[in-house]
This record gives sequence, C-alpha cells and structure tokens, in this order.
Amino acid sequence: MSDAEYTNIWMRPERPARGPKPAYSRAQITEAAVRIADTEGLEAATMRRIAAEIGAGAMSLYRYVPSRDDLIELMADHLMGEIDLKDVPTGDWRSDLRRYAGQMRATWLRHPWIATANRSLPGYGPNQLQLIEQVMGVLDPLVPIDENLALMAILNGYVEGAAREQVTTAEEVRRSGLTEEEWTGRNYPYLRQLLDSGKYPIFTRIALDARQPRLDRDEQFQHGLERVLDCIEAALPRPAED
Amino acid sequence: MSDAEYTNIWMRPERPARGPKPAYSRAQITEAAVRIADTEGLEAATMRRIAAEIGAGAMSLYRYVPSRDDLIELMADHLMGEIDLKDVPTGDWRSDLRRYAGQMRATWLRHPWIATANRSLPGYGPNQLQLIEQVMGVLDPLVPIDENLALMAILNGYVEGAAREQVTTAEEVRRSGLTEEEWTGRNYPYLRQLLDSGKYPIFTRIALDARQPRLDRDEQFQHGLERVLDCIEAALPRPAED
DNA sequence: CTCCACTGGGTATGCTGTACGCAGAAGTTG
DNA sequence: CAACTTCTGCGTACAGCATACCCAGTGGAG
Repeated sequence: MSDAEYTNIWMRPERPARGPKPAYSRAQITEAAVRIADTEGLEAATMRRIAAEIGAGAMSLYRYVPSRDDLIELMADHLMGEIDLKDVPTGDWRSDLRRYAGQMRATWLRHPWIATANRSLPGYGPNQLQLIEQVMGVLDPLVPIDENLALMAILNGYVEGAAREQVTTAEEVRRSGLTEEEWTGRNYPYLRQLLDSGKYPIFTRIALDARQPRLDRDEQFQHGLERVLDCIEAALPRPAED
Repeated sequence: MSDAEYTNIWMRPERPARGPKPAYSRAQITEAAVRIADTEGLEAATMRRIAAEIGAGAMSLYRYVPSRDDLIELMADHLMGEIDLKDVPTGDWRSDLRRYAGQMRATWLRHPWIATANRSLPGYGPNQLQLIEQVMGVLDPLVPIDENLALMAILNGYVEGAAREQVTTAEEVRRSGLTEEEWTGRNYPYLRQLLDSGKYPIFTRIALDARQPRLDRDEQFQHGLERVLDCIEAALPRPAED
C-alpha cells in the first residue's frame, strides 16, 4: 500500500527519518554493482553477489532498493554521472558536441554491459536529466526546441549505435572466456564459408578491405562523427556573415 | 567434443542425416517463440512456454537449438527476413534508403522485444547478411566501401535509435499491465516534481512544447530521416551536372 | 533381418529474484 | 530513566528458470 505511491525509483526516498542507522547506502550498492558488471558482466551482478561484495546479507539490499530492475536503473544513471561537461557550453557548439560524443562513447566502452541494460535510454534519473540540460543547451540558443530534439536524435543515434556495435562484440568475446585472437580464430571457419559461398559480395569486400581500418576504430568513429556534425551544421541557420 | 566444432548456430546443421524423422523444426520453434515474444514480451518466451506452444516437451527443443541464446539469435534473424527489398536498388538511392528505413522501423515496432535482445545488431545470420547486401548495394555504385560503411552507420544509428526509444517506453507500459493513459497518469507526479524543481528548464520546454508533436511520432521520424538523407547526399560525389 | 543413431520427453540440479518473518538496535516519548 | 515504536540486517523458503542427464522407443542403413 505505502509502496504503491512511489511510481519510480527516483521518487522513493532512500531512507525514512526514524530508526537505527543503516549500515550501507544506495550509492555504495550501486557502485559495487557497477564494479562487478564492469569486470564480469551484468548477468554476474546478482543480488547475492552484490551483497557479498559489500559484506552484507543478500536480502539486506532490498532495504535500499525495491528490485533488481530498479538497481539497474540506478547503475545506468550512475554512469551518466561520469560524463563531465562542466564548462559546456563554451560558445563553440562543434567542439562541445564533439566532446560530449567522445565522453559518451568512452563511458560505453568502460561499461560494456550498458548495452544489455534495456532501461538505459529513457531513464529520467537526475544525472541523465542533467546531461540532457547540458547537451541540449549547446544548440538551444541556435535552433528551436523541436529542431534541437531532431538533431540530438541523429547525434545520439550515431554515438550509441557505434558504441553498441563495438561493445556487443567485445561482450561476446568476454563471455566466451577466450582471448580476442582465439575468438577470431574460432569464428574463422564461418567467415570463410560466407566468403567462399559467393552470395555476399559486398560483405566480402567489407571483410577484406576493412582488415586494416578495423585497427583504429577510434578514427573510424571520429570520421563518422565529423560527418554527423556537418549534417548538424547544415541544419543550423546561417550566422550573420555570408 | 562434436559440439565444439560448431562455433555458431549458423554452422550447426539443423538435422543429422540419419535417424527417425523429427516432429518439429527450427523454423516452427522460432516462429512460435516470436509469436509469444510479440504478445507477452521476450521474458515470457521461456523454453517451457515455447515448447508448450507447439505441443512439445520442454527438453525437446534442445534437439533443435543448442541454447536459448542461440534461439534468440534465430528469432532476431527471422525478423530481418520480414524486410522486403526485392526490387532494390531501383536507381533512386534516396527512395531506396527511405523505404529501407521505414521497413526497419516498422519491423521494430511490430516486435518491440528486439530492443532487449542484445544479439540483434552484429548477428551474421543469413537474413541479416542478405539485408546488408541489398541496403549497401544502394550506395555501392556511388561511393567507396569505407564511405558506404560510415554513411550506413549514421542511417542505421538514427533508425535504430528512434525505434529503440519508442519501443522502450511501449515495453515499459506493457510490462506495467496498465493502459497508456493510466501509465501516463501514474508517472505524472514525478514529471510534475521535475518541472516544479526548476532545475531542468530545457526538459521542461520539451515536456510542454512537445505535447502536441508527440502525437505523430511517424512524422517526427520522417522529418529526422530526411535530415539524415540530406547528410548522406552531401557526402556523395556530385553527379555530372552542376 | 539386426543394429544403433537418433527421437521426444521425464526427472533432477543449481541457479535466480524475492516474499516473509524474526531478533535486536536505535530513536522518540513519557 | 523506562517504555514503546520503528526500522535494521539477514536467515529461511519458494517458485521459476535454463539445462544436464537418462531412458524407452523408433526407423533408416547395412
């Protein structure tokens, strides 16, 4: 009954006013869970495992967090707090957005499990909201709000898509327990079969031509990012000159 | 031992040559699983539930599919088979890509669970590969393969990002078991708290101004898509004229 | 014909998230 | 100070999950 009034993890107060002092905290639990997920994957971050990490009993966590899903939401928002844009906007929208994109991607690569946490995107946690304010504040003086939303959809789509692709294969390698070379080797027979079938000429060109560029994914990302920023620039109203 | 040589669900033959005839098939199982996931969510598509759907015992499924994860991969590739681009490329790259984007988005909206199936993106199943051939075939005559990849990253990022956002909230509504109106109502206190806090001026403008445009998400998507296509056009080498 | 690789499926195991309840600690009120 | 209330951490318990193992029966190969 009293639980039903909190529709949201963000509405539910961490602690009631009265009673004995708690031994742990939401932040402590969230950080422990993130630590486990970073090294062993999100599926390893079970309630029992997290509790063991901080030296608590399994059921103690439920004093702090209503469910595992809510904890994952806390974890996702925690990640958004890692993105540091304190001196944004600087007045140079292009470098501001470049910096945002780079930090977002870096956060994804540091915490690959975020790709499998379904709640990641429309989580309206405080850090996520703060980030929206800062990033959309960059173009806010230049375009109407609807246009800003449309351009952010393109930018975020590119950044997340690129990060997701990279992170998904990385997670698959980690899951297999093999080194990256072993994993590539194990998958080689299938790749060879695809190439030899002759049914996928474009895929074949990708696999063959991209052997070198795959080494520097960072550069690939940067190149695509500049294209997206060009796209945004084209949608901006002209400055005074020209 | 004999299992270890198949690195991949796509390498593993559906049936050995000898023995009694099987009662079911991979395709049948996959379709049943997709049907359940469509109506009740991916988490409802348990091995037992799928088996019950086709009238089999729970363990029988493992004769056809090595694990649930592999089955989900089959399901994801099955979805890509729904996208029909048989007369693509037509020579009009813009309308070809528009059609691809629309069909991809429609597929996502028909099967919202795809957003939570982590394997969806770099699954090299036959339908997925075929789709790559067709879509990248559109720009292949116009740009080098690396550039094609970069442009597809932008297009796919936009389409998937837009679809994912829409689908994630839809799934959250479905999970809650409420109607969309009830769900919106239940979340209203939190929204009001955010607006009243004054800490999120841009978010506030989004929530207030976007009340009308949110009705036609299709139009929003189309508008952003044209922007992305403009971006691609700008990256294309000029045709003979001009 | 015989043989045996295969079939579908029953049973069992070790996980999981989490409901429930309890003994004791700490804050509030006299 | 004492009495009472509220909250604490946590042990136990349970249902549901993927799936390992096993077995009787089947039907194609020789």
